[in-house]
Amino acid sequence: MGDGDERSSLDENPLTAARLAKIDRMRSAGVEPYPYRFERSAFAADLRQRHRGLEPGARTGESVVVAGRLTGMRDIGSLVFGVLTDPTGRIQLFAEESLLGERFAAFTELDVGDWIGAEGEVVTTRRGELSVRVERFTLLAKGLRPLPEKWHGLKDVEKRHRQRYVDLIVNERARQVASDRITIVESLRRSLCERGFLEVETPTLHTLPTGGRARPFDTHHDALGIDMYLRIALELHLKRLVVGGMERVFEIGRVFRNEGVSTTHNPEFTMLEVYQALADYTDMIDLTEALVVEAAMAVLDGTEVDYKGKVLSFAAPWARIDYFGSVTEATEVDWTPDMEVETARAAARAADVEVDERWGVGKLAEEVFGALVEPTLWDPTVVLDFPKEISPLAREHRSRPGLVERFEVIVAGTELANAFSELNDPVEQRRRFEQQMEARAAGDQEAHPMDEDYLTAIEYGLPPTGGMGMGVDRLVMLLTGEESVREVILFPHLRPEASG
RNA sequence: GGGUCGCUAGCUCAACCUGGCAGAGCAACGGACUCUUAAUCCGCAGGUUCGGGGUUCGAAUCCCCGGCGACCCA
Repeated sequence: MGDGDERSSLDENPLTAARLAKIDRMRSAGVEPYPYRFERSAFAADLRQRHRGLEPGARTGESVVVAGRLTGMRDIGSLVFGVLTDPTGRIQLFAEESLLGERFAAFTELDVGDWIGAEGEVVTTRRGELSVRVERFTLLAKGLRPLPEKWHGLKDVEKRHRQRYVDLIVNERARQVASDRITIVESLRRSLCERGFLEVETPTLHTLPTGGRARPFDTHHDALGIDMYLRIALELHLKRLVVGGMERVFEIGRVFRNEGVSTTHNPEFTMLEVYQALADYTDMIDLTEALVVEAAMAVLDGTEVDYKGKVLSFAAPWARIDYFGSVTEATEVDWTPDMEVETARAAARAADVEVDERWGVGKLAEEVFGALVEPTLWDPTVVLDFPKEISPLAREHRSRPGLVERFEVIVAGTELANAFSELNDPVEQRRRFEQQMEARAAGDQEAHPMDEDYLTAIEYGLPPTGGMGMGVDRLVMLLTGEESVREVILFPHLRPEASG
């Protein structure tokens, strides 16, 4: 970008060529269209708040300097109304030839889309619109490309995502969702810090893709001469920190999973993971409820939201259901961890679930759960006690053989959070890793790899620990009512336009 | 992965079914207007119809291949 070709394409389009010509005219008149800095004294929202309820035609005697993007312009001859948008809102600019004199012509030369600064008295017009009566103004940056039409705006979903900057300029909703996401993440962070959790940062580049089941992105470290992976989870590094005595830690960070792009999946997304020493998964239920309810209060000032046309209530306590119990109910076959694999396989087939001959009862139960139970859960539901086979990092259930102390929170038919009592017996953890290696050897590419360094860490002693992971993008979707993950990520991944 | 729909001026959309000069509104450009709020009025200009191929005297339109997106299904 910014090369000669770019300039020539701007020259070719009459709309941008006219604006380039204005720049040339300004420069030959000795005015720089891209100055270095500007001093603002007031924001639009502050002015509106301070001068609420002014009579039409009022003068305040207060002189302010505002700055932002010119997003509207109405030229009435020797009078021009401009609309200036800054990060807090809009304020009208009221420009009169009688006041600006020879500078008035330059004001009318401005284009919608330009960044400008303006100084003048805060007044209201005869129609009562709060305005800055322009005495001086400065072009801060010339906008060469025309903004989308003011009434219909920019609707094309693809263009809104590829050119999010334009979306943010013209669509209030885009700004609102971006702002809500910030509010939600701030709330998560505040809730955790208030409870004594420390926020940490762990490596994004991993030598092993650990902590979850997913295909990783491969990368390479040139100087070390080794292949590396972008992390697929935060888990094992955070638990190493608990071993180190950081008893309550969390990270809000990007993880990367080498999957397709769609309205429900972005290959990089944001996870919250929390670990608390001396706690188990029941403590994580309480914590998860609290984090989500507090985030909902922060952004909605309530616990209900309209989602896909229905009311979704986050009010605690959330419903609790049993994992195997829910699968039993859905299939009318009695599912237990020690049932015959053939029985489970037949039940899965009867439920129209595609099965792999190599799967055990746990994996079969997982598939049936995903197909029959998960989609039916609407309000947040805590699904308790998972099969051991699919949970290599979770601790065996204290009273239910074959199960682990693990829960997922399902909301609106999808997983929001996943938590367990962390497996802290290093001998047992090694056994679990070995089982995963066998699954990997049998062709399960997403089976968890052996992580010797992690084993060494917990051989020093991991205290009883509860851990929880939550998909932040998904939480933002739920709390903003957005059905596409692309709406809550500022720059979602799309296929390159020119590919093929 | 499968199906359906969409892609036309800077933006929002017509014209496609039934092939016959590619249109409108807003934005832009020229002009009028000292109180507008999608300002109004007069005038003027603006196109790789997503890309490629085919059928046809003639393709935005019909057919085929490809690209990107949306929705539904798996």
